[in-house]
Amino acid sequence: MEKQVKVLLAEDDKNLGNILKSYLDAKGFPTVLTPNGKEALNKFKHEDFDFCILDVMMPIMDGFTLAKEIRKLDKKVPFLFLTAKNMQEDKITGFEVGADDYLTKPFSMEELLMRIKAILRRTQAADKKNSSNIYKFGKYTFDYNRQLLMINKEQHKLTSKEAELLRMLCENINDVLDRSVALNKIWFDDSYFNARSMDVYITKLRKYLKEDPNVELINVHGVGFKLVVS
Amino acid sequence: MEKQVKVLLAEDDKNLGNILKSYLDAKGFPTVLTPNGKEALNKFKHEDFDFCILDVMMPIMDGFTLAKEIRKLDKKVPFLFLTAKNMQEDKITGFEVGADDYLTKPFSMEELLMRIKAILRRTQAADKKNSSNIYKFGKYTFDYNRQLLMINKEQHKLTSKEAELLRMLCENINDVLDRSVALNKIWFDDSYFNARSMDVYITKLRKYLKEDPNVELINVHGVGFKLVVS
DNA sequence: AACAAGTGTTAAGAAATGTTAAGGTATTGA
DNA sequence: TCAATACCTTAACATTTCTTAACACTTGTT
Repeated sequence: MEKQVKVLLAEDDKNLGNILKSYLDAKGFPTVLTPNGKEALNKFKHEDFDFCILDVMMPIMDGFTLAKEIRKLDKKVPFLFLTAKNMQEDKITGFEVGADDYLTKPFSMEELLMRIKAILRRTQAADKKNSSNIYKFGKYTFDYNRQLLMINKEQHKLTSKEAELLRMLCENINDVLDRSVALNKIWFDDSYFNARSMDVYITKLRKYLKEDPNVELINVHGVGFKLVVS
Repeated sequence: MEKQVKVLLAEDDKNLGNILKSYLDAKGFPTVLTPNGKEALNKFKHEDFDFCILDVMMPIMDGFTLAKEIRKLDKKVPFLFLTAKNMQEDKITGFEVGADDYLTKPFSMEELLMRIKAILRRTQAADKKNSSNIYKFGKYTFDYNRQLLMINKEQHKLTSKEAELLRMLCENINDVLDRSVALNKIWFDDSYFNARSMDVYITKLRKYLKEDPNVELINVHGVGFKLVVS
């Protein structure tokens, strides 16, 4: 389900570069290695990357300049800089491109991997926040953020619980949503009374959804419910 | 001119904890020491901290779980984890929470201090970029520092409480802002009457925000409010 | 068929929220 | 100093949301 993350690695030290590439490849991050900034920029222009690891000191074009150029092409892609031990901390932090992190040589591969994951978590979480959360099924459009269910330009306001439940059903459209899963997520506890409460909400949702006969909210006895669209 | 940096230190080893606290206090980082995760979380709810140093292995609530809970309350505060030497590298995927760094015991106090400063430089540099404290959403521009809400070149002056609340909502835009979190931060106490007072402010903000139909301030029953922009 | 457990539905009541206005308190300016 | 003002809290009442109870019906089992 997770999107593949492609890494661009700019490192002039062939030995280190190859080691890193092998390691990242093996860890599920397909990596393209380039020996200098100019080539890296060229690669970036012709291929999609989701992450950049840039050595600061490289011939022809250094890592910072490279980052600036890449930033012109892509406003979002994260940067992780590799710096020499003797480099001043302020030179890096003062840098304007928006470095997401940096690592001082020498470093362990595990540390590199962790930092990559940490950055991805941050940036992807930020992406998720801005996702519209709009679901379409049958004649309906459901806006989770605004808690609105729309059909034929008619808008119906949903309550928080209605919206939560409908969203979980939408996430599992045409597939069973487990009772206990929904209860634990929305009610934080799958007790008898909460289960009955959930049933009440199912009834409510069915009422709202009966405008389109192709949409059905059916029960799977002893398991849960599924939102079916035919 | 620099803002005071308050540190929350969660460390169950009383001896180490006290040494660190004295050291950090002396170095200009007023530190609150708590012996376990649960107490730490409690402190965090009732006091403002700018930095968290969390021991990973603690009774009652471990450092990672604690970090997750704190992250729910504060999307930005930096974490530095203290880990035992024998801990598996991959276990430190507590980086999933968005750890900014980690330190393996034993470590020197100087090293701790350097890491703290390094992280602060990064995060404060990032903050500075956004520190104009100007938020834009829908047709609105909200200047927190000047307590001004602007739309179509019209300016509306906000009171301090209005501004505080709107800022917290903006920090969590399209996401729920917990009632209790807002109350503890703005009213310093989440009692019944303060909650009612907050409701009054929500009504006021809604009035100011009704110029743009794409902006909505909706309630999540029993949880809090979210500022939604579509 | 008989039974238990699970579900469908409606309605009543409790809790939370929406809103307006009145009451305090501190601040400001004449 | 006094009054005007702005700000915040508290009160009061309206409305919404959620839970619980009640009873009918369905499903699966023996």
